[in-house]
Amino acid sequence: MLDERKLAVLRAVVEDFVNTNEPVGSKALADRHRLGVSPATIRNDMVALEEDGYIAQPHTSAGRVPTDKGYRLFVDRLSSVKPLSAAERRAIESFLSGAVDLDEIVARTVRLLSQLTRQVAIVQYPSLTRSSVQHVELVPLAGQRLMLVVITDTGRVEQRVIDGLGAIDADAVADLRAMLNRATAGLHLGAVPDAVEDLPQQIPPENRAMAISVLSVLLESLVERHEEKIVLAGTANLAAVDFAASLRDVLEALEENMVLIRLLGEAKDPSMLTVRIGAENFHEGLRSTSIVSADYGVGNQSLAKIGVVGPTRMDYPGTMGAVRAVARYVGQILAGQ
Amino acid sequence: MLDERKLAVLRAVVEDFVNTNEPVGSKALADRHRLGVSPATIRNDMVALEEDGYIAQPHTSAGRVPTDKGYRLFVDRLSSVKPLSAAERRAIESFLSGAVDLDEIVARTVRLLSQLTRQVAIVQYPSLTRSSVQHVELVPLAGQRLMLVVITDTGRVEQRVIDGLGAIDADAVADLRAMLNRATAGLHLGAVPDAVEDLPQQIPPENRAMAISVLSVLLESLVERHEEKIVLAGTANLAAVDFAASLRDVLEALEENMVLIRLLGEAKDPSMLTVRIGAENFHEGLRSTSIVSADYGVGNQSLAKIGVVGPTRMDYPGTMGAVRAVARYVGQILAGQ
DNA sequence: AATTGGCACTGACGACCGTGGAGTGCCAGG
DNA sequence: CCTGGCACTCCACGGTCGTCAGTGCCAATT
Repeated sequence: MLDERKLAVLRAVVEDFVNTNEPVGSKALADRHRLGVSPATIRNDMVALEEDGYIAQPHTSAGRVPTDKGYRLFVDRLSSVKPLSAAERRAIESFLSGAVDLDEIVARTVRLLSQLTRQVAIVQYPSLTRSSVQHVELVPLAGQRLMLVVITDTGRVEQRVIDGLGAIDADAVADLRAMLNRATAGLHLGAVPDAVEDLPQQIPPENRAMAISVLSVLLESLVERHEEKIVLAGTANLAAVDFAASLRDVLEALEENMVLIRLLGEAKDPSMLTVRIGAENFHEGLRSTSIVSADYGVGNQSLAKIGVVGPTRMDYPGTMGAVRAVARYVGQILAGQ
Repeated sequence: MLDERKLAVLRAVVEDFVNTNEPVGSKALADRHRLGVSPATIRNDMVALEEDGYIAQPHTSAGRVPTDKGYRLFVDRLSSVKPLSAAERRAIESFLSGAVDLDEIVARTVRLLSQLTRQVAIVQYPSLTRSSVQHVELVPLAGQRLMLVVITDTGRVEQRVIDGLGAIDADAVADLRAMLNRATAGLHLGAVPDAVEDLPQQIPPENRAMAISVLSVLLESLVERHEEKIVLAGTANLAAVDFAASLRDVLEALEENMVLIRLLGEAKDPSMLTVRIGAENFHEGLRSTSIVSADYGVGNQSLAKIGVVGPTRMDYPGTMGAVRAVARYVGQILAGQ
């Protein structure tokens, strides 16, 4: 059905359309690519490709444009991830090194990725659930309140203010702090609920209420918002693109963190590059965008995802190369941190 | 020069243009506003207003459009801040209450403000310099590293990892922690450098190097990045507007946090609403936008700024009302927190 | 002196062509 | 199965034209 040459034609169509943003015709293809056949032959192939739904004509007597299905085939079989140039690799290293804390690593990463790809970059904060407790801190605040701070080994800090505890006894707080650290230090966050389950029994009754409050806030802070945090950059790059859906819809979708988290999360093959093209995205506003995402982490443990959002008409090999490279470098930085 | 009626005409021009986004002519003005004079008279007034630079014609035989100078006069003398409706006030309260930590307060505030104004909202994190130290924590990490955490009374947490210390003695760390808290607890951050200046002398020589490293990181974390953190929302609202400058330029400007900080920071009259119109903004990309900003804080101490960015053609009274109201509510929430 | 109605003028905008060209589908010959 | 030729289609582009909102100016009115 799809012989070698038809695939070559499809590849050429995708590449030319990505470059020029104009429907590409048989003659232009014959000129710009060494396909070794005449325009008429290419036309016949294009008819076949169109019948199979890989390309389409905006209108009769215009050139062809790849469909989502066409891009899909291109990504799966016709292209290979383009490695970065040496200059780009150096840029990544110099850009990411010298970040002082997790916030800054994430901020620099997202900027870097958007500049490399000239598209919108997304970086998700390292997931809490995969990391483990480094230290738990309880700080008495003014007005009978406590601040709970959880520090993880990925450098992330979760903080909560706990209110309505009544009078606070400094010794009881110190005891509780010591007990919490003894029980949880080094544990994966997922193991924390089990580990603290029967702590209240070990606490003198007069302080038990406080302990229970603190524990419930602790568990909540670990579970509830564990993957919510996401950072964007490069939205200005969208202005240059003309979307089928309105730009407004795209921007709105990008502001909905939950949408982005779901999009990144639905990568089918962990620790690999994932590409979702056009209508493969469940979200209305993103019907005319594609998303390239990857996991990053330390070792072979995935902590979170990064990704790039751009028009379906994007340079897939280049974008995939950039995403993969940045994901690896961030993993290294986090490991060294 | 500018009698009462000419001012009324200018006000009418601004209001109509904001509503319709089309140059407004003398006849339309006579119809829609009860100015009590004929179109011909209005025309004469408009000639005068144009000579003085308050309005302009896009081209001959088109209606008039306000200039930056016209908007300025409108804001300064012809309009009053529009108080929010009861429903809007309720919306603010229900939206802001129930935030569990500073991050969430800020996140909710910025969303709220963008929804109220249907424009881009900016919220700056409470400044560190105006708050005071609640607690300093030092946590030994794996690999001869220390994590420094500073908690302020505005609920903000600054964290840094300190490296290259050599072997770490837990007792020495505990001593240093206690010493730091004794020296700085309750102090305004600005007073911290003086307060810790001669701490090293009180430390046994074998630990002095560590102490000096920690202190330098502490000072750096307080001084360097103290007002860098900014959050945006509502950029999708820009898509509906057509700017003189390209949308891309505006989005780029908005991604430069330093630009935004300068813009917010240049409010001339602290604790009041500030409006900067069009070319009054020093930044190229923001030449066709206006910025309405205000301080927020607890009591009469200003902690940081919030603001709204929109086209110069914006509803100034409504936007100013929303910014002022949100600033007040955030202050209250922070005070209660 | 200020206001008003009348009037001619201007320039943007949309509708309506006509044309050129890129691209197609199809067919007959290699 | 490939290729050159050919007729056809449709869009993009540019020019013309009428319409219309709005103006500036002037003479008449209050």
